[in-house]
Amino acid sequence: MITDARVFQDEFVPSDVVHRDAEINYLSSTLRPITDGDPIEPVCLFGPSGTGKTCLARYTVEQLREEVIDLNTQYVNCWEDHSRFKTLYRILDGIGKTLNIHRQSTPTDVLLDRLRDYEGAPYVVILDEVDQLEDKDLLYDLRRIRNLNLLLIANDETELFAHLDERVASRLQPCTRISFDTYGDDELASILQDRVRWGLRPDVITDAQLRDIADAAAGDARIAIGVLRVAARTASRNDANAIHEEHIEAAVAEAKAEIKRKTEEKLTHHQQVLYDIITERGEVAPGTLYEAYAERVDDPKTKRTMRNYLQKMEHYNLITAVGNDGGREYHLRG
DNA sequence: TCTCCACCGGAATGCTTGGATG
DNA sequence: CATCCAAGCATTCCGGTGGAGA
Repeated sequence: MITDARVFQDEFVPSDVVHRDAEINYLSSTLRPITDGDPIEPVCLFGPSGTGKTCLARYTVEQLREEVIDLNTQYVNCWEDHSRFKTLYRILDGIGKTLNIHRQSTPTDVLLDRLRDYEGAPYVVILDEVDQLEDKDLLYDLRRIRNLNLLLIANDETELFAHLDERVASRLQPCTRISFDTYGDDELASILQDRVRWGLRPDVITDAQLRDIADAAAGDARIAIGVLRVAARTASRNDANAIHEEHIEAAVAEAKAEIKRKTEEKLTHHQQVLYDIITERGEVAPGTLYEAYAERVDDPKTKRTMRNYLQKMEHYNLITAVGNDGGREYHLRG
């Protein structure tokens, strides 16, 4: 049933990106000066998850590579490499300058100096999930490095800028912005059709079924493709010769559970307890939350630490805090 | 309107950790 | 092996803020 499993992976970048012509054209024309060796202002891609930001960025940069003989590129996911050190290390890695750098013996500023000394070919760095970067000042420093061209990806423009201090924000003001809207069901269904064409035997799934998947994914391409992957996998494990409704239903449930599990994996036990309490109650005031938490764990952390946890979970989009001081309540998200 | 209270979140401080180094 | 050191984590302290009630 599955002829090419790669096309269902999260990292897969298709050779042809559909439904984003305007964005691609705009992005490649913005990157155009690089082909002449000229630097560009940073480019910011904004939009909800699963709208093709990462995919399109990698695709366009890859296209650029085909045109420019001397070009270095690097993709950095700031969720995974969220500290200043790790991000810088990744960036240096892209130009092979990481020799003799160790966590202890090398202060982070040495990494920055080394990057400043870079004299080689134009360098394009994609910083994905840049809002997860802990030290936002790094953006300011990177911005000043010659030959370094930044492509920043984040969910929400206002939220990103709210977390930047004045100095960094004003440095990023002139950046080119490209916004991504959620996919419609039609677009999503046709994206799925392509994946089916590339990765599955013909006639194992109907267009109507693809629309069902698209509908369940609510505009998020990553979820849609994940559901398709799981449905195809279960169908082939059950030796079915086509994907049936029950495969899709199960896959939708599993995909949702998987997302929840993946985010929860990132939490410590204490954070999970807090998350559970909020899940159970739907919404809860700070005082009540702490009492419930302190009752459930053996050695509760302090209130201040709980606030740090909650802040982190809010940043991960697991919960939302409604209201500032006074009548604040924590809600579940998603 | 003033005061008290709960809570937020920044900063400083101390403890732990894990890899480098001699 | 013991030692060293920066990063990460939790805690303490504290100024600031909004809401409830005198």
